Amino acid sequence: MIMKSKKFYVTTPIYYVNDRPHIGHAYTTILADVLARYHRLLNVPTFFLTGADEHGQKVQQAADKAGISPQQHADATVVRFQDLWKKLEITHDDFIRTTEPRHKTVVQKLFQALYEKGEIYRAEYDGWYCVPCERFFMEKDLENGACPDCKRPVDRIRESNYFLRMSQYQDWLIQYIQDNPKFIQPDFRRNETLGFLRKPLTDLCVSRPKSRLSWGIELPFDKDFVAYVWCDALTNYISAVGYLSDDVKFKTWWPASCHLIGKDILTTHTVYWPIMLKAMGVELPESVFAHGWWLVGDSKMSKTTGNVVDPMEFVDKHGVDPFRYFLMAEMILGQDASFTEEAFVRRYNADLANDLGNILSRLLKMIESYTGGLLPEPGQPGEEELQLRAAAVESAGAMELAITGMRLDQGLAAVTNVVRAANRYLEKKQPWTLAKQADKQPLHTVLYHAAETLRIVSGLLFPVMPGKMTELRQALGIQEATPDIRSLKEWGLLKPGTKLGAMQVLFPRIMPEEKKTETSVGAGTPPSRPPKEAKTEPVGVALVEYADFQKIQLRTARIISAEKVAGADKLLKLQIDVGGEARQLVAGIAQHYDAATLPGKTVVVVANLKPAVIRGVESNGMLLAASHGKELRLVTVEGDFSSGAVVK
RNA sequence: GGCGGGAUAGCUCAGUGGUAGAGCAGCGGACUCAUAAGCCGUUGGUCGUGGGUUCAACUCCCACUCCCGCCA
Repeated sequence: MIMKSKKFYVTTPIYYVNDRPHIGHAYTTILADVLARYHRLLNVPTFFLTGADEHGQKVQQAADKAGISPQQHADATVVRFQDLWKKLEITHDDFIRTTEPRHKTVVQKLFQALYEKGEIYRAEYDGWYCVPCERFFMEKDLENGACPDCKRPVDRIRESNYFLRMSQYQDWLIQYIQDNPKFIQPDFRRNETLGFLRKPLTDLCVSRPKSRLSWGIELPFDKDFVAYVWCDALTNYISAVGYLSDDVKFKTWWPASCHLIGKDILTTHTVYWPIMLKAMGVELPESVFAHGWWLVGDSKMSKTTGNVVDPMEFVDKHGVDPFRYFLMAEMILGQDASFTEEAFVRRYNADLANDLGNILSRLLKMIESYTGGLLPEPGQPGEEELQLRAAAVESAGAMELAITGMRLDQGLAAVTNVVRAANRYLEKKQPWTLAKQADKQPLHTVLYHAAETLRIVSGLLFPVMPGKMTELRQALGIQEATPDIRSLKEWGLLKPGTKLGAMQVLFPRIMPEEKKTETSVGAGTPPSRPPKEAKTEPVGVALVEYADFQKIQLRTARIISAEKVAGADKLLKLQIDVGGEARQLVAGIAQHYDAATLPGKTVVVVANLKPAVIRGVESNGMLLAASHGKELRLVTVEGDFSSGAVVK
């Protein structure tokens, strides 16, 4: 629950500038935007921060590869996020980049202060380092002496680093989390953090030697080191609002009302960050809210399987507002949700086209025909009018509650219910019948009440669909540019006599694919209902569309190692490299290939096949092979060719 | 393996000690202002399995199975 305090300061994580924006980034940012817009609607002073994390090895590497400086690389790629936010109607108040002087200065001051206070100390240690993963491992974490993540060999290295004395704050943090149940949300995430804190904390390594990573913020007290990226990144939440630079601004906004994060970065935000703040003597944020992930269908979204939803593309196809609405209405905050175009179309048609868009069409048409496009007088409300009125006004309260309780899905459902109630009201009153009688007041009363209900609905949905709701409000002749909660809790603000807009289709219904082709084929001929059994079964070998073929992602892969799967005659377990990504797959080729001959071969794999467990061994992908009778040959590419290349 | 959460209509989920609900999807109907929309009606569930407490359990307790999350 977000405190109903005097201000609302909401943050998203700062996104790694090297990443390609996907639906996850879009979701967190839209959620923050919606919360920010609702708080503005509630007249709460609001500050909404997002930004980009621009340091780290991957940026450095990408820049080296392109032959430019890391800063140039960051400058060139950060626009992918900035452009997307523009497209998604994001109204952030600030966009912080960790390479900006205003941020770097604060990180350095902060490190200096912690160092002087003795919170940071230098120590030497050694361990196992996996270069591609950029990670250290303890001896016990290694798998057969190799990196547990990517299975590649690790190097023993010995180096110095700086450490933050975290362990001394462990008991304090546990106590704090228990005393402030709203600090970590949802509840089950709080339990996870408390579970994590049951083990003793080790001190946090807060530096990286420049010999290993130079693209970072230099430590003020030791030029051979840069700040660990998380310490650098987390600090954005305070550096952006004036910590150590603008006391007035800082006092205005800090502590943040809500850090919105994905569930994958819970520990950094609920253990490291609070301890950093405590060590600095800064107040903790009021809440850290970890939301779930968007699954694509049933599976986790991943770059390598290629099932990443590109928000830009989706918005181009279906529009920003419906996209925002779907994300907010479909996900129960905190839980995972499934993203599919089918689900989107279903919800879009049901809620937006059939319910909301359609009622606007029918209302505008009737007002146009029956009252010359002028909003009529409300007259005396009867029983049904009073009920509709109550439902509309109450939904404003329900939405307010949903916002403070982080249950946007419920708030939106409450508003949709009002739209349905308005549809039912029209059916019951039948204004098209009332229009035929001499006394027009009953007709006018119905039209006014329906229109006024839509005014409130349009205001309540405005933060989610600013563009479409502006259109709706203009159609209703509403003057104020942005709605205000007071006007949404009050009935009767539309002025009789106002000229309303012409009939319009706010959310065109999306026809299912089959029907779309039916109608286009039938162009010029009178539309007829397609027969129910229109689908023809394919005969023989079915032809596929190119688009279907494209769904299958074929890539070249290099075989790193191969071994027989115990207890299976035909199976080999292969470790392969697909463009730098290590994968394991199981192939039924043991009777045709000797495991020892395979390493080094470049083969072709189906890269986006759903993972499967074969004989208890996980398999991520499938090898292509030609077979004829008992013969079988692997599909390979000619000559020496890079792995990860697209095959088509 | 430890801790936590879950298992309810085809799908997504709500629910409470007293014999199950919503939305979507499906089916039928009347209507016509409307986006083949909307409205009305309706088909679907022995509420994971087995035991126990109780006058009464989907709801409480125990065991089991499966799923998810965090940790190891």
